[in-house]
Amino acid sequence: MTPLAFFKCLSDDTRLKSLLLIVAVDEACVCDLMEALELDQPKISRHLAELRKCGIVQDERRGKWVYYRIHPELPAWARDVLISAAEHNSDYFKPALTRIKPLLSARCC
Amino acid sequence: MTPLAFFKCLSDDTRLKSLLLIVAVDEACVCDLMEALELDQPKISRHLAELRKCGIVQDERRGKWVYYRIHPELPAWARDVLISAAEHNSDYFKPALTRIKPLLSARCC
DNA sequence: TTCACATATGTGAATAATCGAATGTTTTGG
DNA sequence: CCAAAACATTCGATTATTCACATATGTGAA
Repeated sequence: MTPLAFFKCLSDDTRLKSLLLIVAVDEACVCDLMEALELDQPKISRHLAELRKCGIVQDERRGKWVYYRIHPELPAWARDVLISAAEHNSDYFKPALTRIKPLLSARCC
Repeated sequence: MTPLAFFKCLSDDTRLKSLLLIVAVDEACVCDLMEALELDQPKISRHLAELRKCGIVQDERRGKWVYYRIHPELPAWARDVLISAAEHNSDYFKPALTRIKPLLSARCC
């Protein structure tokens, strides 16, 4: 993965917020992200597909749901960028994080 | 500076390579980058202007030349992203780095 | 002041990224 | 098997970025 391809993936609001949320909560399914970001399903899905194709996230189907997490083989420097961005920009995705947390506790979509 | 704006600046080949070069050599003028990246002057200049407007680089005119460096007030997390990206992706901008180094030793444009 | 050099910017055309709406796929439950 | 839920993908239209070319600005030397 070139650094250019990596940063291009981070240069869209939906993708960046999705990634920071996933970093913050470890894993999330499409419906979690839909509610957190208040966006429709195809939009979330399309952007996650891009992140998947780039190798930034990994998907795992469990029943009807597909869970996304940071790809375990993502280069360490890139993973660190995501973690650091999440740590130092909580304002940017705090509202979304607030909306996603109750969903994870209840673990129902 | 929002993380989105920051990453958008890194999502173009010319801007990203310019930044990584500047990180590697501390400061560079437009003509250094022109030769290193083998691009025409307006293209370099325009992308540097964008980086300047975002607060990622600082410009300093010295005589006829304008030198660019990483902005001293760039948030630490963002600076670290640049440094880390440069450290772990030398292949990406090595050819450009090879071309820029002799220019800096001779310090003539 | 005039010229040459270094850099910056304005403008419309070309290119790329994103979107909305519709449709396709996979899985579970009945 | 059928229907519904969750997710993925296709496609044309819109919007955002980038480009090439021309021109403008700033500087030092003559």
